[in-house]
Amino acid sequence: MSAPRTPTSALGPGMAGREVTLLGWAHEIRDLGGLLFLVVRDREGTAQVTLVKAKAPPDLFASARAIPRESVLRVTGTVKAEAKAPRGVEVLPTRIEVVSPAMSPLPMDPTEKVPAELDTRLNNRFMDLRRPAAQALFRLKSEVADAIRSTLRSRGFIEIQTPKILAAATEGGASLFPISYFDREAFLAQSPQLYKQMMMAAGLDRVYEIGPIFRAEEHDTHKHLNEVTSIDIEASHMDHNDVMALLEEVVVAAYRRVAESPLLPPVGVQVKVPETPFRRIPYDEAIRLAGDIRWGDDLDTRAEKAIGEKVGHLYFITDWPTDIKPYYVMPHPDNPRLSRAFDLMHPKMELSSGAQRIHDPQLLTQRIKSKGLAPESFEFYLKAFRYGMPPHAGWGLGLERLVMTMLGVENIREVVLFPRDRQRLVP
RNA sequence: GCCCGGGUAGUAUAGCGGCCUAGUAUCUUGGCCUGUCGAGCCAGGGACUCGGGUUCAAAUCCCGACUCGGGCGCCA
Repeated sequence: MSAPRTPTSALGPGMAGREVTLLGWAHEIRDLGGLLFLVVRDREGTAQVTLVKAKAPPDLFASARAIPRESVLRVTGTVKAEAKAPRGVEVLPTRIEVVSPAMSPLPMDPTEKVPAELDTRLNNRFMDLRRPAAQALFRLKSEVADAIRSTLRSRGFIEIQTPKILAAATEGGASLFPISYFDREAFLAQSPQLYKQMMMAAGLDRVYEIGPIFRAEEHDTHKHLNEVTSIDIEASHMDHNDVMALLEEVVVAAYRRVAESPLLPPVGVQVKVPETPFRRIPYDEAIRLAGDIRWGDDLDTRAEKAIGEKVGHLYFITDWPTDIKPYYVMPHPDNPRLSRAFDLMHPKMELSSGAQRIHDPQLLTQRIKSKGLAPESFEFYLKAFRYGMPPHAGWGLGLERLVMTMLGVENIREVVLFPRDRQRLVP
């Protein structure tokens, strides 16, 4: 393990004469009889290892011929500048060690000569991710998360971790997964909502969390999963407009990072950084654009698509009817039927929703009751509002939806390593 | 959960009552081949999701189960 290692990306004609050690997989073996090409693949790319029968040691040539595809190899050899080789270099090996052989047949073909279906790929995810195009999605997802973290930290946000095991529902709405918690029943968190709000009472002022959320809905679509990653923020002394501006900043930072990334070419898409400010469309106008939505109803898939086609880029829907949003959203003081809640929409789907929150405990209790929920079960939460709760606002942004829409990926499963849906629990 | 359409070698597909001893590509095994980069050529290997039914005859038609995909619902 201590031997110096040369990533394939480091090879170039300028390295001619140097001895290198490549660690990677046997991507392809092309045997031309008197000449054999072994393509070694690592995370950064591929390199050609060339054996000439007349010149190489006979046992080395024979053993190279027999290497099963996708075996892990350690290849030591000399770099040679060669115009006929890919990227102008090849490695003439002195030693080829099969560190870990691959069985045959392979469950799928990482070289994509015969592309596998998504289902097959997910069943063999470890091998699917050997494909540069698949791996790039996750490396870009990492870039997106990092860009968002950097932006939030630069704005004074503190990263927190809230519990994922809860005693009861936090929001109502989406259904929860019950779990066994010693001798009691508990639930997996559908959102960090209540806890991030409590951190406003705690004086952390600005917090964010990037973590899993669990929804027990029996949905079965290209944009829903039962476990996804939520980017949640909450900020004291901000209103809905402040956090919408922050959301724009965060989303643009993510787009910019991806658009400039060298990891983008393997995905094969163009990414255009959206212009700010995003269009604000009040709910009343949105339902007119959608055509057939009654006032007070949520937007269905058809409505989202219809509006998305007309707008064509990222946009906000603002001023939602208070009754179709969660109990914690702040009603407009002058017109309480409408709220300071907003959704961030991509033309293809919703990405984020947020709001200024209610910080008055009386009003909050009343709203909980009017949703048919019992304030007693929210006592731990309401208590935080009675001893000095700053006004605050926040949002939750779906990481996978942001990444999939940005990269033009049609199925959310593509951007989750091991997706959890109605059917899939393994691997 | 509802509607529609599928399940054929490891992978991806053709065939849609008898011409199927199930075709093709890739893969794999063996052979030939000194510049491949989707290497090429020759020979071999490997499959009809499961359970019922219809029929002289089922990969093919019908029913059910499981499962995949598309649309919708629920939801973020």
